[in-house]
Amino acid sequence: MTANLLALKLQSFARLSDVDQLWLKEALGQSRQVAAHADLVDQGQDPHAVNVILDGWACRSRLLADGRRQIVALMLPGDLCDPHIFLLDRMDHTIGALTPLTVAQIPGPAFQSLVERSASLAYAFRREGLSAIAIQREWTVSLGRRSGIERLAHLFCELYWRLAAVGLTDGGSCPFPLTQNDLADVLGQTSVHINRTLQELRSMGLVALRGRRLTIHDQTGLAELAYFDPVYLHFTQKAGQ
Amino acid sequence: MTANLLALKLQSFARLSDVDQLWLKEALGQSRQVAAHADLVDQGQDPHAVNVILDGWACRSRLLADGRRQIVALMLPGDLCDPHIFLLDRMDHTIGALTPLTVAQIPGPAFQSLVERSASLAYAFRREGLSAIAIQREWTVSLGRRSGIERLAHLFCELYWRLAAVGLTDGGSCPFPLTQNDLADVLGQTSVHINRTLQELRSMGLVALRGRRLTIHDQTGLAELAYFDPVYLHFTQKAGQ
DNA sequence: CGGCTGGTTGATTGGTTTCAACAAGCGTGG
DNA sequence: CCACGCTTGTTGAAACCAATCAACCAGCCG
Repeated sequence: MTANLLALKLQSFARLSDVDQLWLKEALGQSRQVAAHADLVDQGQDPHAVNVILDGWACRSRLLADGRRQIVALMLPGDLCDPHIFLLDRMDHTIGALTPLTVAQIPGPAFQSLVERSASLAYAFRREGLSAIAIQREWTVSLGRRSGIERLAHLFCELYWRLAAVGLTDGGSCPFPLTQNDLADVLGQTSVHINRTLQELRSMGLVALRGRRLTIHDQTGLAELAYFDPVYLHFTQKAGQ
Repeated sequence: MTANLLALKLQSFARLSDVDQLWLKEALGQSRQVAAHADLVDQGQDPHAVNVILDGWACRSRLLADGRRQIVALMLPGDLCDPHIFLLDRMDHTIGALTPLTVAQIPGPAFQSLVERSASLAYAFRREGLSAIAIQREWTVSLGRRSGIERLAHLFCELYWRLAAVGLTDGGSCPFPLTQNDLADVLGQTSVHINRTLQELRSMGLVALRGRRLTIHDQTGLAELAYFDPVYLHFTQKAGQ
């Protein structure tokens, strides 16, 4: 089951045949465990391998010289930790585990033959990349033009949709392992202020966040508050049930 | 000369042979003019063509329902308006001309044969894309964690470096056609505040900005203030003078 | 039990927005 | 040619959102 998360995710972008899914499964190598707060990028790794998160949450983050930290991307189960990054001579940011992680790899050659054999897989992978970039753009919009409460609401919407695409939501609620400190580093604020904003969202009856689980009580209300329009995620296909 | 801007830019990413440069020049089709403030994306266009800016500045921007605007990317002479975007079913943002523009196109098939014939061109194009993404990440960092004056200083540094890569700087100064309103939409602030921040940078003796031209008086001072580290641009090759 | 991490609260400070007005530059039409 | 309108830049005062500093509490684990 867990190995199919990637197929599930890619099906948001293109219809995959049974053969596609079989090939995908075969291409996935051994999975490994990464401890929370550990760095995901060990130098010794195959630079052409594609890393896939099977379980847990990771992030891409940048640290300024004086200690300020900004998380620039969140990687959820089913997400790819784009490998192209390794092509760059020097890494300009860190990929770290926010929770304990299960990560699988598709070796470089296996990935190559995958996109050569299947046009729909190639298409899906490309679209996945475009979606990731679009998410990055939308974060820029949030940080630049959305108020504190709108940002938080928007992030909740986005993460809920992304988790829904891989079947990890359950009747309006989803796992949410981020601490308020993590949220602060995602949204460019302090954890103190995240705390107060969160309370406001709660008191408005829009969400609940307890025990590492997020529950959205009023989807449309939250989306309206956040100016959330899921178009940018470019999930065109319905995820298989 | 103008047609070589793209070659110049790509040489920041990979060494290009004379043949590469010749092929590149041949691949470039007719250039067209776009008026300032016009939309760059006309529906009737070849969705597989690669657009290259030969002259002028353009931007990618998102408009929120209530009128707030955020510029999520700036495209300078020599830059590609990534074509993959057109693969997406619905455009989630606008590409607009900030100044009058000269744009050339590489038709889809020509681009395809280009990257097939030359490994260095393929490499350069891929690196260019990675650089664009890294810039997007750095903007996220700026908006999230840099103060107003740091943001402005950082943007100045980035644009100066990017213009230098295509030979458009001249002894510490470069063209700078953005209005304070544009700057506000880039940096997520109001033009009023941009104005005051700008005055502070001026009074610190770091920059001058007059007549659509930016002059940086103290490069290292500006970079230190901004926590600017050009690594993220990934210009590994020196641009051929 | 103590120490740690993560969450909560209050008071104060400060960076930015907002609103409003005005000056300077520029193109256009009367 | 000047007047007019429009865009761009500039300034001031007030209001506001979010950061800062500083406690303190709850839960968890060794």
